[in-house]
Amino acid sequence: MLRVTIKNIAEKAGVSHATVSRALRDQPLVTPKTTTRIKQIATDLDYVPSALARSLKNGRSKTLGVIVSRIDDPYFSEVIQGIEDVLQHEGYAYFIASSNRDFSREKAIVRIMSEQRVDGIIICSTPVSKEHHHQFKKFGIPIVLVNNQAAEESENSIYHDDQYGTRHLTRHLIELGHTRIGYLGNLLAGRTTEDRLTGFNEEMNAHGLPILDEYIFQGPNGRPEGGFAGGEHFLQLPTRPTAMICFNDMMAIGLMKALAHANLDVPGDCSVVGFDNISISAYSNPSLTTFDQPKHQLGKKAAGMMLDILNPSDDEGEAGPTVIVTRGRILVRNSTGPSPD
Amino acid sequence: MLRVTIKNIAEKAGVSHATVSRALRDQPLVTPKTTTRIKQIATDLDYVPSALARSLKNGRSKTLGVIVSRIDDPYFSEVIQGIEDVLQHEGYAYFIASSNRDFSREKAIVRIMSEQRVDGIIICSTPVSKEHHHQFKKFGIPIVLVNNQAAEESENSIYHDDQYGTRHLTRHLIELGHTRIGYLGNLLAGRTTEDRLTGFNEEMNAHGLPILDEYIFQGPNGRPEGGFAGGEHFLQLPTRPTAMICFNDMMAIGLMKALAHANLDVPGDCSVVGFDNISISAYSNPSLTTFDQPKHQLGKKAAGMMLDILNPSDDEGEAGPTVIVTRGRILVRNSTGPSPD
DNA sequence: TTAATTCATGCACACGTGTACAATTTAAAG
DNA sequence: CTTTAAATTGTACACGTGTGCATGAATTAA
Repeated sequence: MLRVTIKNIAEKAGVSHATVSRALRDQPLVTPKTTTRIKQIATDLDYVPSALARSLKNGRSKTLGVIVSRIDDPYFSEVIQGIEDVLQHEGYAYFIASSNRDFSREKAIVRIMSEQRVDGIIICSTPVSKEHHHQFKKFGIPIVLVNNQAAEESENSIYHDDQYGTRHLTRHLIELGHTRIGYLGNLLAGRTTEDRLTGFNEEMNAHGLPILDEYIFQGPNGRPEGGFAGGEHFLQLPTRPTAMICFNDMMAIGLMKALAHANLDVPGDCSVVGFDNISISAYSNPSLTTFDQPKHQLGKKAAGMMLDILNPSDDEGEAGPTVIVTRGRILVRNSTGPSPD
Repeated sequence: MLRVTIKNIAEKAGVSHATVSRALRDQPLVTPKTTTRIKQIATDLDYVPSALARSLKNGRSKTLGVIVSRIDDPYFSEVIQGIEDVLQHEGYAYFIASSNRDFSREKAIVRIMSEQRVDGIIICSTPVSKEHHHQFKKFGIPIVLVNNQAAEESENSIYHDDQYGTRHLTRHLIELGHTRIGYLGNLLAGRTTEDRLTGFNEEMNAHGLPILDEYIFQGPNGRPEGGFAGGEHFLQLPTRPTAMICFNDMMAIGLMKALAHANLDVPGDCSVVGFDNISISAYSNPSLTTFDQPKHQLGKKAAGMMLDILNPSDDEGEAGPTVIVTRGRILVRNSTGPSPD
């Protein structure tokens, strides 16, 4: 019931607590014989070191903070799973917090994480205000950005090459004979939706295809509802596109729902592509053509980058902020087909 | 850059650090005048208290641990979001960890959380070995179980009445004229799948309907793949059921995929119901009839229960372990229809 | 055998905060 | 103007761990 400390162990072993501390950390200063004896007593007593006390003394908590906009978003949760796979193995614990893009919640998060003295912060695909950003830096807490939406170039970051992604998706549609292609963005996604739109524009231009204003629409959010709303927009157009590129898979699924309501066949009447390749997208009806973003890898690399910052090996000097760019691959499934024209 | 402590503030204010400590905690011992002065200096210096030091002294960390089997499961992430909504408001931080049903990972989680001195643990729908369970109790760390799969009655827990849920779903199908109904369970879900199966059996019995052995099948996991595999089983039967109850929505979506492959119409040829009402289920094609489990509420109540344990109000004495049961409601959508018979 | 040297261990302080108790100041009462 | 009480602040120690320095023991060399 009572918490056992190194003092208790010291008492039982007839040594000072300093010796116990050293023995448990395998310092060569201590005689091997006493080391094993102390360790034996420690396990007998079910000793569990206090990370709190250790952190206080060391100035390092072996603790990270992870900030996302929402936890119940399948995209984030896959990235987080990747982060965890690395951290758990390295003995790091992490706090997670969702901002909901709400300034006051963000404020609470920054406060809590600062108080908990996290060693670093990983910010995932969510905009964090300059003010709060600055606060972390002022405290010397390193930050790693994953797919950050404010193009901070002077930061350690890792992101997916979205532009490359939509270029490939667009090319795929063009090769199927589509010329009237729409882009359904996400109003809340900031830079990400811009990048994806840019890739679309570039590929269209490269093929000399026109881009109509009404074929570019920003849905209200990145969830199925947002996709559904986008679908309603495109359906009311005098001549609707024969193919649509959606900001992400969730929106694509919502959009397909709207098309189904209008008795349109996918891909017969209209092709649809998503983005991200969340796990459900292979099981939608029809299964979704999408761009497979390596979410798990993204999380693993972000965690790895943070650990490198916190525990620099000798050979890597004081390099400037590093930026890693990853690329995924297109997955052609059953939501895309030849243009009906 | 340097960490500012109450000593720094004390120095600048010309008082002792004890006075600062008291002033910042609004203790009436301190003159209001000096209190405001000290607080002013604290904000001027961007003082952020050290939760580490405070926890060490108080023996309470204002920190919880949340254990799930996987983070990237839409069901869990909604529960977690509910937990967070409560904790963030109360100034608690929480560590999250996924066990993947892997004993060694579980071991690492227990170690890390014990070392971090979490005040309590919330275990979400995942079996945790007796051994590790016991270790937490030995350390006096309270546990709250959410939809736990090992029927520990002597625990603080909150769960959804799954039996009630499948009874309603079954009744719905029977009212539509179905008599050959199958149940697709989840091999990994332990008690949960048993409860849901029980509800199914009871309602069938209540209507005098037979339950064939081959109409009960346990899929390999709770994801779409598992549902797909289940679909393949049912499709090979000489006479297949006209309706199927799936362990959860993900499996239902996977199963519908298998039906689509076999050119079967849902709900024309076969009705399908899911369970949980994950957000995507309203947007599947066809939209899924399911049982709406109040996941967000479940998380909020679990967090609330834990906070009550940690900060008991005076009127609630040393009551035994409390168990909360919640019930959801059926959502009839488009994946169910009259029996083709 | 004694002095020099290495090795193992203990002592004391630090990390940042909270609090019982003592000390001091201030206010109230005589 | 004392005396006593109350209000305010300071001192010292505690939480559990880590580490520089000093001390004592053991080993080696002279």
